[in-house]
Amino acid sequence: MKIKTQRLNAIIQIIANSKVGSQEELLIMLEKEGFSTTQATLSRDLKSLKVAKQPDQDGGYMYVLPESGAEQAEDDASFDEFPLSGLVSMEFSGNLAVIKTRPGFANGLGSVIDSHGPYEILGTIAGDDTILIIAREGISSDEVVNALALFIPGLRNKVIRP
Amino acid sequence: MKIKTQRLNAIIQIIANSKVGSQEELLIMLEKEGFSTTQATLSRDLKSLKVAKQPDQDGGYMYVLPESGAEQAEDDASFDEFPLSGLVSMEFSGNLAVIKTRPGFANGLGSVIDSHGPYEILGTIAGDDTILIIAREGISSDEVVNALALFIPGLRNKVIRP
DNA sequence: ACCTTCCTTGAATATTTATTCAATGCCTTA
DNA sequence: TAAGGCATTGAATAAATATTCAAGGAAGGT
Repeated sequence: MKIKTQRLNAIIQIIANSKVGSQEELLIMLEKEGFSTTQATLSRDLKSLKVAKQPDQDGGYMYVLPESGAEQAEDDASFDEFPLSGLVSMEFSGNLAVIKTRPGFANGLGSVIDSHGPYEILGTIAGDDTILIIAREGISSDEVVNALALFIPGLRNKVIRP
Repeated sequence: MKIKTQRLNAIIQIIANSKVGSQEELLIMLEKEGFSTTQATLSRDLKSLKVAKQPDQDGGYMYVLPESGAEQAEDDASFDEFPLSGLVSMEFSGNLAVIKTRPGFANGLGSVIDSHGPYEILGTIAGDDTILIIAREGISSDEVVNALALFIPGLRNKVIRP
């Protein structure tokens, strides 16, 4: 797994789970997780993740993931854009997919996937904030996304491509 | 009417109707509308309006209004069909509220509520499919709903009134 | 191997945004 | 009326963020 992808993931996790007010702050948190980088890179990372900086209730600022902050200004109400809680990211490795959720959501979302039981998916295992999805042999990552997107609105926006 | 209020309104209109990439840009647009001010004031205005700066699709940045269109999105039918947050219902009894979720979702949704920590809510306890919400004294059920609806799309549709 | 080309990055810098500070005007109350 | 307290603002500045530029590294081709 590429270091950049790991870092992007860590950034998503950090922003999803705690309040970050500046890139310097994020830098420090990433250091604690073992990522060493610079503000310049964070600026680029946040841009590519479409993370927005928003005034908060306490007179400060906080970074928000594109789902919960505001909807993208696509004039047509594409149902992919609905801000839904829980889903954080989805990534692939071979015929495996890993979905990251907000803490506590993995089981709920996992059972939703199980109950739909798409053909493309052999099975799932859910922890607290992570769901492992085992795809059937010969099924591409695109096909997995398509199958899940049928009943998980907003999923496509969360897929991180290598 | 106060000049500041007029200006704030104009800012909202401009951001709602066109793409603004920087405060300098906004400054120019406001000049055209007859408002003369400085970047310092815009920074304060945007902060008070909770306007966020978000990376856009074209490699630039744009300001977005907070939770604009949240109500529009809410009455879309697909929300009821795909309750990804697991939300099932919400009911009140005195200063308590009980949220029912699909199995496994209560903890996730509960921690979302906790992390937002709205003033109106004293605390929450989550089981597997039930969240108990304790409201602050003197807070009405409507106020609780309003506070939660800020970050739980579709909540209003799930509230069961006596 | 060598040479591209593309991707990623840090340092420095440019740009943008937030805040400090002082000044002004507008209330209210004495 | 005067005096005190807010609210608002612009200029200057501080702070934060974005981009430029050059350098390394990986992947692929010859």
